[in-house]
Amino acid sequence: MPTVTLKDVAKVAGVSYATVSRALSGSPEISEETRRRILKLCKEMGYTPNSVARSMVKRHTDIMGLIVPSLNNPFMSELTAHLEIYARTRGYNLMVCNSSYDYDLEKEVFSLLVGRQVDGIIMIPAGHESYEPLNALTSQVPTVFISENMKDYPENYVSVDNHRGMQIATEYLYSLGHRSILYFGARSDSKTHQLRLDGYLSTCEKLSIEPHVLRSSYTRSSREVGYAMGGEYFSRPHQETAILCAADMLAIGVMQAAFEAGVRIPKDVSLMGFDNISFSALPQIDLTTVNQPFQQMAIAAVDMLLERIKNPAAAHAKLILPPSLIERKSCRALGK
Amino acid sequence: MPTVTLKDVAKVAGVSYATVSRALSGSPEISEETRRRILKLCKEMGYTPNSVARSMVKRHTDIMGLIVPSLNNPFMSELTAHLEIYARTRGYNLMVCNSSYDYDLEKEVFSLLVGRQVDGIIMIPAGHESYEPLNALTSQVPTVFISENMKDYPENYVSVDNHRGMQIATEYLYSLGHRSILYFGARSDSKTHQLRLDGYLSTCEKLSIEPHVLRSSYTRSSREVGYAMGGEYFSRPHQETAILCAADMLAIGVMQAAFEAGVRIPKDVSLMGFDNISFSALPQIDLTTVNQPFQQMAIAAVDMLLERIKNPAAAHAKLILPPSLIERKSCRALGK
DNA sequence: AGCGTTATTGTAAACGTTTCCGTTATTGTA
DNA sequence: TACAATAACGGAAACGTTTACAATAACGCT
Repeated sequence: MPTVTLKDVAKVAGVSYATVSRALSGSPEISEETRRRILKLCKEMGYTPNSVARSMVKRHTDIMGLIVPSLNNPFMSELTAHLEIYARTRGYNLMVCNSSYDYDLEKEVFSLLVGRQVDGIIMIPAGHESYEPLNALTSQVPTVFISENMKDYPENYVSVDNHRGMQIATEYLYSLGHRSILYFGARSDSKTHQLRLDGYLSTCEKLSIEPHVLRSSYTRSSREVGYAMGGEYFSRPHQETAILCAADMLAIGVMQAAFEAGVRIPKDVSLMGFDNISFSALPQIDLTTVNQPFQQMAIAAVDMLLERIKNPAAAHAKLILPPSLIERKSCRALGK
Repeated sequence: MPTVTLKDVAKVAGVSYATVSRALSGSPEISEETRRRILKLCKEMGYTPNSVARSMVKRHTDIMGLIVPSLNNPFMSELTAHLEIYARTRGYNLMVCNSSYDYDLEKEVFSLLVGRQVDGIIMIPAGHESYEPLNALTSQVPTVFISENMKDYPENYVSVDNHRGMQIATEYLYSLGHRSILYFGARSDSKTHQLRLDGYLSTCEKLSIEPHVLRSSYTRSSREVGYAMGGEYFSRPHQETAILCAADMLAIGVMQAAFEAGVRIPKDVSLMGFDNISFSALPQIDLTTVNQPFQQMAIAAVDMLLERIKNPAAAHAKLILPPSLIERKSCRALGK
């Protein structure tokens, strides 16, 4: 309760508090003897340096803000876990804010974080119409996005190659003999989902197959949305042989709907996801999908942010990581 | 970049900075006219209050620390999501730290957080042998645990009634006709798991059935651990008709092992979990389990912490929430 | 007219550090 | 022996707020 300050230990040590500060900070301009004496005294008195006072004068907090649309989605929480762990090894703590897929909330917590003087912000955008208003915000503090470039302005970001990922997925399905592939996606004004859709569309064209697209009116790729979309789809006549989902969670929801509708996967229809969340590896799910290198993305994002903090004037950076196919049991080759 | 401070706006407004501060804080001792004028000026100049400077003088940060063993476990991440969202409505931000189930790391990040001057800490303990060393720590800052009481000392906590939960589970299995029930648990020096095990054990005694317990050497209740335990169990002769797991993630791992070993659930063996994470509701998993009221626990924890922050001297509080049975398809009634 | 209130504003200290600069004592060098 | 250089430390300002206190002005009252 009665917190002991640097002043307190200076007083009992009989030195100025500049000296104590020097002892703690490992400054060379202090004798080894007094340093040892003071350090010992600090332990004894239970002194803990006050980071906020230090931040005040050093003009940085060693805190990164993280804005994430949801933590219930394993894609987000796995990413968050890696982000936090790696950031801490670099001496930073994470202040985590949930935007709940709400655009206004995204802006609100962004401002809140800059008020808190975070040194930088990592943002996983929920994916809304336009991000110009954020523009004014991102000029206030180094920011890196985990997501591909928003349409409105340049920025720092790291992402998988979403376009390429969906190309891989579509080609894989094609190679299995599928010619009628349904694409299930979230609302496309999210850049990420725009690119995924585009990857599908352009590959369809290249392969000369007709694209079929079903888009949710929601921007979130949750199990619930997939379940609802799947339920509706299966309840009506349909003849696609494969469903390609924009996210694993969507696919898992579809799988659930398929199960309830009595359609068997992959016997009646093949199913693919995108993300490769850990649950997709469960034998009961066993979802063929496209892998996002979570840890690599997390490390790259904080490294990139660190770089921007050091040098805010530098040019915008981007890093696009390669996706890879994870072949499991939710797709089957079409017999001839 | 060149951040505008309160002093700056005071200068252009031609008033003292005390006046600006009063305008911002909604103090009554200022004229409506100057307040409006100053507020407008703040917008124009893009002034953002510096929370760390404010924290310096007000001697609180409006930040809560959260220490969580893992974010990959949906139990943790769902809880974290609720915690963060609710805390923010109460004006607090969350600084999240992953302890990675490491006892030393738990202590380390705890100290780190008090150095950061968080107003309080919410901790989900990983569950280790003894928590006396933490005792010295928790005296430094209001702390509430999400978990039942550690063995060593009094504290604030909120939890489900773990003992009762396992009693419910065991009785349910018994009511289905099971007389040989295997308990799969994590290392029992976690109080939570001790209580769960105890709930099972005491109910067995009450029902006069013989308890069978298999404990992992790991303290974490992950899918991997469940998978390993299950794999080993199924590879050897076994005759229990039901498996009761200390956590859903464990059960899901066991389910995976069962699948690979060719044992069918619930036909060959019934399976129960504990937690009711959202994934357990998937039709492919459909795990009968014991529910923990996540949101209620989260709200209670931050409310309790708020209470302790207001009144640190008050007696320790505890809140034990009732668990409930979630009946799904992973258990079957034994025919006669 | 004089005086006590009240409303509004300014002054300055304080929060706990870091760091620049100055001071003293000690050492080395000529 | 004298002087410069260095090592070790103290003093004080600064970071951006809040707030106790003082000051001023305006007003109402007798």
